[in-house]
Amino acid sequence: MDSCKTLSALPQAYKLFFNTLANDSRLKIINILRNKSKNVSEICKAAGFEQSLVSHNLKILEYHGMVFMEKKGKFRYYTVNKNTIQPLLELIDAHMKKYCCKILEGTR
Amino acid sequence: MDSCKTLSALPQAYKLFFNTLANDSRLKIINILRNKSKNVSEICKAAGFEQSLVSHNLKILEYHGMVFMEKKGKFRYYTVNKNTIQPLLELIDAHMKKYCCKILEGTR
DNA sequence: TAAATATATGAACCATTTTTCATATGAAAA
DNA sequence: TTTTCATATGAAAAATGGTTCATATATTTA
Repeated sequence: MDSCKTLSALPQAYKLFFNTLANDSRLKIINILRNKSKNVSEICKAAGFEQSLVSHNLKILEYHGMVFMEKKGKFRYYTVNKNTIQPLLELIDAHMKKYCCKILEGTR
Repeated sequence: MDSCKTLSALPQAYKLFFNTLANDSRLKIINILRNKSKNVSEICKAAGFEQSLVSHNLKILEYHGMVFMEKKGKFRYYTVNKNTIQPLLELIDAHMKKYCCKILEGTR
């Protein structure tokens, strides 16, 4: 029996999932959206990113089910997927409390 | 107040965390180790990877606290971090049930 | 202590991803 | 119905990361 059917069956999907989060721009966007929905211009301003960069990355996040989009007139509001992203970040917060120092060591 | 102190304070650490998992070789190794500890040669055989590739990737996984290493004579046994990796994969399993098809669509 | 086995590591090459730039689309306002 | 504002997108340039190859280290066995 395989105790890990999903990962072994769908390695590519798992890779894409993690890859989507392995990016400073997208993590910053997720963090900005964590509290409330925002439209593209608001995200640009909050992040200090140019609009094209934000749109490209929102597309990737949406594609992977990590944010949802809703049109309102000429604006597009984005919301984070609270079912996945919220508990995921909490899990990693806990991991970071233990291993963060070691991890950041390698970036110097 | 920042409801997401950890991510906003340590974006680089979070990026590195996800980047560590955004890799086919490392995901395969994690999956192989999910049930029981194995030494490098055993992992090579199970994965069908060459030794150098396995060692490089084990180093990265260990560095980020995702696997632990224990020396036994000339062998080195690696164990997956069950506190983080296990619940993490379960969370993503659930996410995949909903969004997997859409995600994989983009790879064709 | 020489040979064999197990594992680690540095550097180079290759591949993928990100960002930027220019431009297109679409909705609202003038 | 032209202009303006909001957002998306394609392609190219720039940055990043992965795998391989050759070799080093460490432990055991002969």
